[in-house]
This record gives sequence, C-alpha cells and structure tokens, in this order.
Amino acid sequence: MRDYDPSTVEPKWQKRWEEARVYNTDLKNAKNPYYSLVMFPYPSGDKLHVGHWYNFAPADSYSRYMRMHGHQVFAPMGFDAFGLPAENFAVKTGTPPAKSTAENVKTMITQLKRIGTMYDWEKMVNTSDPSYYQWTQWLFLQMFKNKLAYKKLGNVNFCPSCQTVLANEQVWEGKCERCGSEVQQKALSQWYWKITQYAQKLLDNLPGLDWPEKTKIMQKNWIDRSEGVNIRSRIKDLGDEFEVYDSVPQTFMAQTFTVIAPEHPLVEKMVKGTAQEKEVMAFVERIKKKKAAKRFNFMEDVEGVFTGRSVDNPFGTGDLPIWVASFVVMEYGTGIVHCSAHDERDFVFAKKYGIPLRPVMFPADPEEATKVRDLEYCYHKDPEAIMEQPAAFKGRKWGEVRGDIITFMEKDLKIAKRAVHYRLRDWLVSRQRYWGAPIPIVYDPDGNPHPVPEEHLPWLLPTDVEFKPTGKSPLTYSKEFIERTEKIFGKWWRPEFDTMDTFVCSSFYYLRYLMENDQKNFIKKDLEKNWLPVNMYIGGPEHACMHLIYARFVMMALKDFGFVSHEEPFQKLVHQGLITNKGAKMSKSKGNVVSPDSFIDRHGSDVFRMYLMFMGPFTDGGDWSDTGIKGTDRFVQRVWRIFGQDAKDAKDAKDVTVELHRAIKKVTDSMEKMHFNTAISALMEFLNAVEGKAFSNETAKKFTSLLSPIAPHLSEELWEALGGKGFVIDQQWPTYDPKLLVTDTMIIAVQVNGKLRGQVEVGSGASESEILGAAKADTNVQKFLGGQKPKKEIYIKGKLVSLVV
RNA sequence: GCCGAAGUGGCGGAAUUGGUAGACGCGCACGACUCAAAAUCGUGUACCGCAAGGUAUGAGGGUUCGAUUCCCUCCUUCGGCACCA
Repeated sequence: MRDYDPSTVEPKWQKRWEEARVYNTDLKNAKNPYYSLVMFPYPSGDKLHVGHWYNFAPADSYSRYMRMHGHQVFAPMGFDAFGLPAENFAVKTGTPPAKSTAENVKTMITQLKRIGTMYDWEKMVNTSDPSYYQWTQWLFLQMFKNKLAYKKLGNVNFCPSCQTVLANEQVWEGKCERCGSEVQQKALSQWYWKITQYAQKLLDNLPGLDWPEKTKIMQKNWIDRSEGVNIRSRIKDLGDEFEVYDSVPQTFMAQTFTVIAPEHPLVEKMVKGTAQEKEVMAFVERIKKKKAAKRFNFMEDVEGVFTGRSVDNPFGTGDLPIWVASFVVMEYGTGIVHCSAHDERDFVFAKKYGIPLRPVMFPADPEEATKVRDLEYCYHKDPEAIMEQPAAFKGRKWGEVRGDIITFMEKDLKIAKRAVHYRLRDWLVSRQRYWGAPIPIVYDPDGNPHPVPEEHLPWLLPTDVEFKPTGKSPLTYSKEFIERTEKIFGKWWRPEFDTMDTFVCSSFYYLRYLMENDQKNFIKKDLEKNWLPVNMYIGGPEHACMHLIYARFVMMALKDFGFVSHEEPFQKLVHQGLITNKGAKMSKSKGNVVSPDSFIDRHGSDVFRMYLMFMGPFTDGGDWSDTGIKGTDRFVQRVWRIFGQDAKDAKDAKDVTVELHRAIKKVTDSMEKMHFNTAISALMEFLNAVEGKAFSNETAKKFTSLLSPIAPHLSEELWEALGGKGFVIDQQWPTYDPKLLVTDTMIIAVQVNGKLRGQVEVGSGASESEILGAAKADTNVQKFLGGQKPKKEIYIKGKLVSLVV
C-alpha cells in the first residue's frame, strides 16, 4: 500500500500548474473578475516564517474557493523592497542594497512557490526596481503639480553619536536603538503631502467599506474630526493677532488664562527685551529637550512659566495672562489655547500656579454646586450641568447649548468663527535615507524647487554613495547624481537628496499589478474600472492607520487628477490574526521565530497550511504549537487511502448521499465566512461518516472539490486518481440539495423547568400536538413532571419542547 | 486615562436569529496488531458522585420557560491611541 508522499506529489503539481499557466489571469478580457490581494511582503534575508504562511496560505485558499465559483481570480504577488533593513545590512557589510534585495527576492519567490499558492507571477512588482519606482516618482510629480506636495520645516529624530537620522522605529524610549545615545530633534526642510485636504472624505467614505469595524474606528480616531470655534485674540501692547481653537465653546466665559506651546514662534517675540526673557527662554529650551528625548511624561510634566504678556480682554471679563505650558501641542489647532476651570488639565495647571479660575456651569445639586464654586474639583463634561454665563444662556443645560453658543459667538459677539479641526497631520514623505525612491525634484541655483520632467523618469537612484551614517542623506555623496543634474538642468543645479517614505511605494501597487510592467502608462482606465476596487484585501492589522490611510488618500487624489474612476481602493478588508511564540510576537531579536521548513519537509505544504487553518479562526491567530499537526497529517493519509487508493466506483450508500450534501453545506458556509477551521472539521466529519461505506466516483470527486482550496496538491492528485478531467481547481464548486438534508425522523429534546430531561424521536412530519404528546409520554419526563399538568408548553420547531410546572 | 477585541475541558477550538454546551482535532487511558517499540486501528474521555442526580462557558447580578449568546457591575489578558484644548 502506497502512502501519500507530498515530497513527490507537491512539486509535481506545482510544475504542472506552472506549465499549464493555470494561474495566469487574462486581465483585459476577464468577464467575472475577482481581485484577491494580500499585502505584499518585505523581502527580508530571513526565510519565510510561520506568520507568513498563516497569512498567505488561507488567503490562497479563499482565492481558490472564489475561483471555483466561476470568478476569474487575480492573485498577484510582489515585494515592498525599499526600506531600512537592506540599508542597515549595507552599512554593516558593504553589500549594496540592490544586490542583497535581489537575492532575497529570489529566495523568497522560491519559498512562496513552495506554499502552492495560485499567484500570477507574471504580474509581479518590485518597488525597488526602476521600472516600478519611476511611477512612485511620477506620483510625486502629480502631487506636486496639483499642489498636494509642499515643503516645510519638520522635525526628525537625530542621533548625535551615530550622526544619523532615525526612523521612529529606531528610537527606543528616547534613545538610539543602536548606540543608546539620547535622540535629539533636528529641524529639516522636508516634503509633505496634503492628506489633510482629504480628511473629511477619508472619514465620510468609511461607512461604505466592508472592513472590520475595529479598523474603521481606529481610522476614525486617527483622523479625529472635532468641531468648534476659532476665537480671534490679540496680545495686549504688542497687537499681534492670532486665533485660538476651542472645541468646547460652551465654557468660553470661564476662560481666565491662555497657554502657548514652547515651540511657538510668538513666545520669543513676546518676551524679547522683557524681564521674563531669560526665564521663559530657558524654560522653552528645557521643555524642547525633554520632548525631543521623548522622555516626556504627560501626566507628571504639567509645568509652565508666565510670559508677562496677556490677551487683550476678549470677552469683557478681563485680560487673560499668557503662560508657556509644557502640555500644549504645537501641531494641533494654532498652538495657543484659552483655558478654563472646566478642563481637567487647565484646572490642574491653574491650581499649581495659583491662576484664578471662574466656573460658569454647575451641578443641579446646590451642595455640589458650592463645591464647584469653591474649586474643590474640576467640573466638566456633564451634559446636565446648568449654565450661569453668558447671561443669555443662564439656566440652560450645558449639553444642549453647543450649537447655539457657537452661533452666539459668531453672530452676536462677532469674536469667533465656526471651525473644524482634524488630528490627522500631513504626510511627511521625505526620508534622509538611501534605499528608497529619489524624490524627483531639482533646485535651481537660488534654491527653488523644480520638478524633474517626466521624460527623465526613472530618476535613477545613484550607486556611488556613502552608506555609513554621516548626518546627511547618503545621496549627498554621489558625484554622478550631481553631475547628472547639472548636465540636464545647468551649472549649480542640485538634486533633492532625500528619498521617499516606503509607504508611498505601497500606496498604489495594487494598480501597477494590473499594468504588467507597462512603462508608458501608469494605469489604464478600463483595467482599473474592471478590477478595482480590490474585492478582498488581506493583511495585518498593524497597517490600519498608516498604509491603509495612505493608499485611500492616494486613490482619492488619483481620482481627482483624472487617472482612476474609483475613490476607494479596497472594498473588503480582512486582517489575519497574529501568530505568537510563547506569547511574544515572533522576531529575530527575541530569537523565537519558527521556521516552517522542517514541517514542510516532513508533512508537506498541504498538511502544514491545513494545520495552520485548523488551529482556529483565521482572524484570531494564536500561540504557536506543533502538537496536533499529527491530526491533519492523519487526515491527509486517510483521505488518500479512502478516496485515492481503495476507492471503487459503487452506488452511494443511503446515508453517504445525505452526509455529502450536509458536508457541502457546512464547508460552503464556513468558507464563505473564512472559517477555515470549521470547513476542515466538516471535511473530517464527512470522512468519518463515509469510511467503510460504499460511495460513487461522483461522490469522491465532489469531496475532492470541497477539499481542493484547502489542500490543493492532494486534491489534484486525487482528482487524477479518480479519473477527473483537467485540474480540480478548474471545477465548479459543488452545490447541495436542501431536500436531501431533511431526514425521516427528528430527535426532539425535552426540557422540564429548563433542564434537559429526555429526548423523543418523532417523524419529520409530526404535528406540534403529536410532539408535545410524545414529549409528555416520555418516562423520565413524566418523572420530573411529577404527575402535574404543565402550566406552560413551548415547542421550538424541530428542536425542543420546554415544559414548565 | 480613553477606544476596541477576547475570556468555554488537560490543550487548540465548535455551537443560524437566545433553544440538547464541548462538534472536529490534539493529548491522555485502556484494548488489538507486535518479541518489543513506532505507525495504524478500536473503545472511552468536562467536573463531582457507586448511582439517582448535581455542578459547569472569567466573577457577581438581571431579563427569560430557557442565556456561551441580550442588559448592568466588576476582574483578567491582548491590540490601538495617549496632554488634541
């Protein structure tokens, strides 16, 4: 008896699939397209780990399932190849990132093929390839042309000892990940993309997306729209005017002081030449340093210093002294805030520095109101609070006057304007890094930026650079880069030396898969129209707020530029769960990465991917353990023995047909919901039910079809053994006949006072009264009824009878 | 602190709209085959109890004939955000 041997069967089918080009999608002529996308990986030097498999294998099974429903499924794969690790590797070894990346991509492709996925490799993209990054640069030019790209000063993390700019991930508790020195903030002129211009649309479109609710909420909180007023204010004696954003305008009469961010340019102006100058500027420097080191504890570090200036009597309630305060966020609103007794933070600050407070709303309970008046605690956010000021609102509830107050401030007092603010910041796309797409901008001798004309794309990444950190962008050291620029644009013209954030590369790759490396067109509208939005996008939840917002923004912008017809790139999104090892995320530094290789060698891809899917729901993940892989291995061997080897074409035994249709229903329902674990258990149940019984070749084939998305290699082998024509992956998904699921008799559970006391078997056509009669006739039930007549009799169709005495 | 998700046997996990809790698999125990072991196959397996029966889905309460499922309070774990005025 020949065992099923994956080590020969799996390569055999992988080869046949490739030769027959079964997974090659005809993008132009697809009638029933289904775009199944999985987030493309970073080509790291390490092998694929269990986490990759946990992501790719079930995604592939779902693609196969959709294909068997008659869809032309497009499942591309590519590499998000720019990024830090290759550059760090270059710093350490001197190996050019292009070389190590190319090698990693090669080994990764081999490994991905071993999974047995249905990727259309002919459409592969590699973001570090000039044929790809010319479009990253093209996108930059479009943003520039449409005034969505601009330059301004921004802070970067800088390690003074390594002399290098650090990405946020390289900063560990305010210290450099590599040398442990305190990280500084350094202001550099950098490129930003105006994602904030799309904040409202990004918010408005969320409800229409078939995404996990959790992810939508995270994006909503990330964008964080807030509605309030901008209050016009003026600094006394100086006359400088500015606006202050207030999202709780109800308390404006309570405002007794103003706080300003230490970084705010007005601070210096206010104190220049005054007695406070020294003290204030020292404070500003100290807080700046503290913030740079990210050692800022927001709860404890509530501190400030008085500037000696005040805001000119804004509400007729006196001037507002201006303080520089550590907690004011420069990037939100205008960096200046009017403070009141009804804000927890302001309250604490005022108490600490003895600044007078004036509450304007109170609890209905007089005793409590006195406490508030005596400033015993900060009273805020209670919608039932009774307003006392302004006089026109006296007696009204705080929670109900918001809109009216805004109108009052705007129309009657004429001191403020209705305003909306978002927490979302513009996207900083500049990176002082080598291994990224060069920003296609050149500067004239006066330093003014000009776009690199499209005919010069790809604007190649130079290779004669210094990888070792020096404090400047590595491209600064390329002679070729500067010469090239001068040759094209003229003497003393200089290129932009920064490269782009890798999130730019990944913000449009789903469009480029469709273009089969077309170098002339970014996207063709008919393809985009037919294939977008992506039907199923699968990837980790860690991208909820970065990649998934950037990609949406880019798609919206491209629509406004006229290149695409859709606003949203991903209609349906699913996050796979995280596989941990001993409770911790797998990582090289922790040394807890599990390699699937030994499992594949021993059991094959089918067994391993099935085991991963059987572990639990796809979206849950879990802690890694290999106990139990035996179970799926046994299943595969039993399947092969029963359907592949011993199978004789016979007539289906009576219950085999019923079991088959039951299995079709269960597997279909489970696959539909991506509950692969229950799909597999349904297949196992069928196998248990059919073992040792007679079944037809047709039944065996249907079972093979059901198994095919989950164990593709085994299924092809079975299909061939059963004499099936073509590939099983090209078969139609089996359907079930609901009539066959109805049995002749049914078993009804009987409860007395909510407890199970018996079961009765009745004909499936039995009437309610017959069933109730049978239930009451059951001996055990009678025992518990104790001769009493039930005062309540409930019958749930086909399920149970509940009797109450 | 705020937002979100989840807590079910020894373990991973199942349970349409509230309707027989523990499917399926692992592990374990016993048995068959074997000189023996592995592999394979069979039987059993939530807990307490000899049994009748009772108790069980993180804890406590509520609604209901009936709650893993709905409501309230609390605990624990995980994920995200964190002075956003």
